[in-house]
Amino acid sequence: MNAMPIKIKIKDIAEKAGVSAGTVDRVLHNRGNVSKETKKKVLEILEQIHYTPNLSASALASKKTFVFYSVIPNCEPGGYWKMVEVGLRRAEQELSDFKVLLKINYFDQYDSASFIRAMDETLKNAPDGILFPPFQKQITLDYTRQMEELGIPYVFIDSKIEGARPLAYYGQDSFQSGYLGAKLLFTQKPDLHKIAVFSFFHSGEMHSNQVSLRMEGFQSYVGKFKKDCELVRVPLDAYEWDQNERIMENLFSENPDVEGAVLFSSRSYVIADFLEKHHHHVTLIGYDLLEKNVACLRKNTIAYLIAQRPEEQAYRGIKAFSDSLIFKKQIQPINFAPIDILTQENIDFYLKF
Amino acid sequence: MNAMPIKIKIKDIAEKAGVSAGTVDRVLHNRGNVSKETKKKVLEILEQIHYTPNLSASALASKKTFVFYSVIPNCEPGGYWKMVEVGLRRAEQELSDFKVLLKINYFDQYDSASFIRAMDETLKNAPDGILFPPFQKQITLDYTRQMEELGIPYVFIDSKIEGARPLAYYGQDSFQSGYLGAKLLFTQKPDLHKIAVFSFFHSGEMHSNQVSLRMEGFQSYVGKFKKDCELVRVPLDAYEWDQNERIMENLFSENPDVEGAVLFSSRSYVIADFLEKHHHHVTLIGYDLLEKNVACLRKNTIAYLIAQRPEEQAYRGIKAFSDSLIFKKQIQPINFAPIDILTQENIDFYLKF
DNA sequence: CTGTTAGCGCTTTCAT
DNA sequence: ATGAAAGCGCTAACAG
Repeated sequence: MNAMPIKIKIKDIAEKAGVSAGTVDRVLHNRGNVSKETKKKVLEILEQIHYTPNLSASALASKKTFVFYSVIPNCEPGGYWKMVEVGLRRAEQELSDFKVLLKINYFDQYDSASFIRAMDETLKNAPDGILFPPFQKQITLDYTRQMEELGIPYVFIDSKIEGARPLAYYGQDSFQSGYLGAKLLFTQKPDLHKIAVFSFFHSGEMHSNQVSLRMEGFQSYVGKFKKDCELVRVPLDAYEWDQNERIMENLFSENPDVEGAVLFSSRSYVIADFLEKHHHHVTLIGYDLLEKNVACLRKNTIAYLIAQRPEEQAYRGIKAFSDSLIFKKQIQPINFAPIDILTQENIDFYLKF
Repeated sequence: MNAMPIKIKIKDIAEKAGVSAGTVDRVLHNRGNVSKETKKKVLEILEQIHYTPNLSASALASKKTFVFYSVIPNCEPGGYWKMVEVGLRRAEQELSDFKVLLKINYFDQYDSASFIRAMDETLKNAPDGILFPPFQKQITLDYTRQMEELGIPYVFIDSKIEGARPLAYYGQDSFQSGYLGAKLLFTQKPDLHKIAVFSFFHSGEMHSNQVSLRMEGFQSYVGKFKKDCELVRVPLDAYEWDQNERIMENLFSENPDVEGAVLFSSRSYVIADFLEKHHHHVTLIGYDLLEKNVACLRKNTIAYLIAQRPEEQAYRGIKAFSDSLIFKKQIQPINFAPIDILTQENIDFYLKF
């Protein structure tokens, strides 16, 4: 009585077409060695009935193994890229019975030479797919061109660049996340008329598309609804901390009326810790769920964190390869991650689910 | 060079133990008919090596089919339970190669007799698992006791009740979502001193645990941080719309200083549409992503929507059964869904991902 | 109690 | 160009 609806199998198709299972398989996978007529006959039957292959059987019988590579920045524990790595590994785990292997090559995100090394190393292995964040536009475009020639599909995560043809993109709409950051800040403090906009620089730093787009979004909101509000840019050096402390002190003594602050890259806890000591009346908006950022959110030294599910992006990125290559599914090319709003009150549930 | 790491299989274990594959299979699945000694020997080897069964092969060979049932309220298009259904179907789809079947029995959430009918009907089929929202505590407890006697595992979604032993629970922490609702409302309007708290009643309506817990959370926030703020309860009838309009008019003429409003059940759009016409200065907080609520959010007649990923809850609920029964995984019993904050600015990305 | 055996549905090799 | 047949790792029925 609880009978499974009978699933149609290759053998059924073969019988209807008056051919053998092998032949059906050949047309299903375009493996050639089939005459025009038989192919047409099989295709016709395939049109009529709705065949869905048994993935278990397919995986079990298949000899082909897939090797996907991911090229990402070194992941410090608790850092942004660690979360990406978690998502990658989860995808690998889930696909392990489909003979999928994932290898990760790391680079230093402040050193483009290391990015190049990692990409070269990756390409040498002729993988079945490469997932990476497109860091420097020109360098990336060199590689995407190579991959296209080699027929290696690639997926962008984190941000995307024009002029490439990735299989898919998974990342945030950075402009909109900046826009939302502004909205949240003004919701908390509608009369704000001076905001400190922090940013980290470093001599060799690779250009982050993400950060400048968020800035644009933020400015767009201010230009639209809060024209009178002034944005004070505060460039800090990623490594010279003593100097930064001085810069920030100067900022606040020269602008005692700054009551809002934002940083578009992920290490907001640095700003939060400073503000906590000296200027705790300043409302700070931060991005990304670093462990240290979360601690600040809990203490309320960061008012809102805007997050983008890096783990999920990475997971889906790898699944895009398997869906496309193994399961022959159509892939949605542009996939914007949700822009999550985290506060003291909802952070725990977000992290645990 | 890209060789798969060799996966250990049953045959390997059998050889090491000096028994046959069949015997290993028997101990792996506790199917009896194995002597104490051989069982011990096999178990020892299993301790030493890390065996992960090939799920594809297992699924392919297994004759057992699983039938899970879900008992949920009738789903109107665009309604809350429709989203639950989507999650259920997605899980079924994904498990289809594992011979998993999902059946859904519906009931009228305003009629407990229909709930009882649906549950009875479900139990008659002796399913391998039942997923449902525990509506009326006493009725539900009758059924959970029956299921426990029959050895049928069950999963709660949406809310949970004490005194039952579900395999797992997937739902929101309702108290905290009410608490967050208050916080968001006051963030927008810190000086609020009168808030309209709407609620829907109906004669035969089944008691919603969810709604009262949200109310408690909301009150808790107010009691903690905004003691002077008054909450005006506004009970509305789920079906008598003309009457409701009058009630609301009265409310606002008697309390012109109400500038904030909240409804803890899902049809906030009803309130929003009313406010839009006559009192658009009132800030409204709503719950759950009904299509109509989303339309209001886009128009800004709802300031914030608080959402709980019903689709994901349902999906994971079904997966809990398969993980436990088929893949022999340990199941986390309590799973609170994230409490998502949605605004005009981030709703699109949330819906699309 | 235990080993052997016959598939599950599909892929792939080997004849033809 | 095609069919037949072996086998992927596991389960389950069958002998003993």
